[in-house]
Amino acid sequence: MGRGDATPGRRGATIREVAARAGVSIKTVSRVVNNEPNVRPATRERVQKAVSDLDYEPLPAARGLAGRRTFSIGLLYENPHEFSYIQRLLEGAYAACEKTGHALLLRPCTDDLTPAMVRQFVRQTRVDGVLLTAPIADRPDVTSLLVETGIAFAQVSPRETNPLWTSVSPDDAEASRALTDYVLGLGHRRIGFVKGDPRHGASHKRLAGHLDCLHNHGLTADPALIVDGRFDFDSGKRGLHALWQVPDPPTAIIACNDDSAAGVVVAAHERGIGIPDALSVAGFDDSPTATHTWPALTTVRQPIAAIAFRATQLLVANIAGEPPRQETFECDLVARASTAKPKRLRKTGS
Amino acid sequence: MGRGDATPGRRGATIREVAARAGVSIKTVSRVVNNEPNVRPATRERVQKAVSDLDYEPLPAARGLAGRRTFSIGLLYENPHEFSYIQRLLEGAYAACEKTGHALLLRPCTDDLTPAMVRQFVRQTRVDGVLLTAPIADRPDVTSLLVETGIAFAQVSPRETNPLWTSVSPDDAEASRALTDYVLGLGHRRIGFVKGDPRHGASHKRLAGHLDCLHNHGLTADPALIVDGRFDFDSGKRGLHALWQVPDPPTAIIACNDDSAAGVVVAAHERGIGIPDALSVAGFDDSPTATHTWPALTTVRQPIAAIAFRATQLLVANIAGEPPRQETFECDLVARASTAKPKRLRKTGS
DNA sequence: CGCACGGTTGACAACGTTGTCACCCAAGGC
DNA sequence: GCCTTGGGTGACAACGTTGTCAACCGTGCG
Repeated sequence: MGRGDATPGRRGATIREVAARAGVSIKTVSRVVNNEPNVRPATRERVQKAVSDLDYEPLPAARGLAGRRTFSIGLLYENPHEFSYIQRLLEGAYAACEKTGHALLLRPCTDDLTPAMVRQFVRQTRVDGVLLTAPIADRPDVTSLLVETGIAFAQVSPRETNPLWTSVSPDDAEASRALTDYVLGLGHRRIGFVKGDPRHGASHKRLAGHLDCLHNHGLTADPALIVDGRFDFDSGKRGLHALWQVPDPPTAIIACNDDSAAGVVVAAHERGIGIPDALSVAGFDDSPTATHTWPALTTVRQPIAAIAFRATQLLVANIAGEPPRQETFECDLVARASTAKPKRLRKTGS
Repeated sequence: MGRGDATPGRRGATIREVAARAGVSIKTVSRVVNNEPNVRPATRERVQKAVSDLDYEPLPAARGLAGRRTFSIGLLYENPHEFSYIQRLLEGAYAACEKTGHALLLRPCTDDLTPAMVRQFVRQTRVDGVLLTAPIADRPDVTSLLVETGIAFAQVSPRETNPLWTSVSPDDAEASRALTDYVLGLGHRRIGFVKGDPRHGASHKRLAGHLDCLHNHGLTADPALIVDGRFDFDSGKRGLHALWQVPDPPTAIIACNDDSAAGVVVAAHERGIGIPDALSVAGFDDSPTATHTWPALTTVRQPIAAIAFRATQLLVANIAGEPPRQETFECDLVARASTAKPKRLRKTGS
């Protein structure tokens, strides 16, 4: 196979062919394709016709080699327990990239991510910018590396925002307040809380919102009702067992995400605790899990695809010279069958 | 910002710097890096030292532009209802790519995928090969486009294998036989079956294996007990409702994947049908859903990450000149609490 | 009428790598 | 001892695009 064999369809048209067809230089084609100024309207039109005639699209690899931009952005994520979360995130980021003509390069990470690994990634791929998802978004070693190397980035759901950096988050504290308020409104007074992975900002914000809401209602939180969790199903099960050993167990449990709430539900079933009669359960995120458990979970819908979409948009804008922005998305309470008014009579003790 | 500004760390060393340090030409460095023959051992060592000293890694974009290979492979997938499936698939494919030094480029697709879209993808990215996952793996227009353009590909779980193409699949028929055999062994004789998405080969193979097993046991399948499904939770719910309207309803239901099995379980709960006392339920895949429902689902573990890993390996080997291979992976029966012996007494009729 | 100026355009180098080809040299055959 | 052979090596073009810079316009001003 020689170098110049033109397997039909494999190679697209090049900028030279477009230039020849339009009767201009390749540089002018480049100008038109990149929407640069100083091209006469008539020339621009002629080039555009040639472009569409030949179905020309610039080759990203060549662009990246020659120019400053590669039209690609990287997505760093740590595979969480909740598969649907990263999948919906990916969906939003991909949609935004497709719209702006950028490629999306995935970089799955693990807990032992080092800045050197991030450096290798940006060097190899030459991405124009990077999307950092929680909990990587909160790694100071990663963010400072990116700042030093001058690579734009956007944080998705960081623990805290920085006016110098682009970030997009759900309003976790408010969502948690709303959920707690709803549960209180049903009449519950002893509410258990299963925390999330402490490396995620969302875990802290959701707990803070919960405590805040209790406080607003003139209630004080019982520390015994707040137990550790890790966002996964098993920690939900452990959470229920722990909370059921408390002398005066809760009549409702809020878990920091739907997967752990599902764990609470299943552990309750196993113990013969009826839901929602003997125990109300609520989660966060409105993942598929929320509707696939029985009974379906009351939860707070986190528009993660929209958040990722917006973060990608803002990142691209930031690369183009716009100032960084910090945005917050509202969450919607979704009441389902896993929560109800507490029954008057209930047995206490272990 | 001028062109030559050397922001520290942003750019890695180039082949020219390595060549200068090793006292050879850039071509020799290229030979060493690409493991080509005809380099004196002493020279090779010297170059390798320079490479590691400077932490040199060839730039994929430049390689792709100059050479025939881009060291990247594409993954075409249609976002299924089951998020964990694609996530585990991605995990396996990424692991294999990392090992062989390839980049993995995602291309999420929808039902309305056209060959033109695939062509644009391979043109733009210049991937060396493509991983086709079900149901895209069975699209003749896509495969013939790839054959025409001479781009290597591997099929994951195709409907049928082709000796000329690389493919890796679970042994769906055998897995289904084993599952049906297990359910029959419990004593069930009327077994409902909720089919999967008809576009997936797995759906047909799983039904075929089921019928085959019934036949082997000298039983004939009741057509009324075989209902349509789409691999999603809701079709599982619909499946239960449909099967419960049959005059003599089944004592066990096999659904074509765990999500639809979860739908069967929840619909049964809603109707007050006890599981597994009044109804046994089983699924396929051993997804997280299987352990997150109550009771936990009996299912067949499909090693999808291993399958994707192997498919990627074989694809890379095929690109390197190895002949295509077709491989099959065994699945393991995982018995859990959702299946049990049928109770003698049960009410019949609607 | 000449000149400065800004919009328009193109020639050319550069990006970092691989493919091609020519060259050099030592070993082996006659 | 000469010629062939093939391993080892490097010079150079090529890949497809963008950045730089010079040149070419016509226009408006002095």
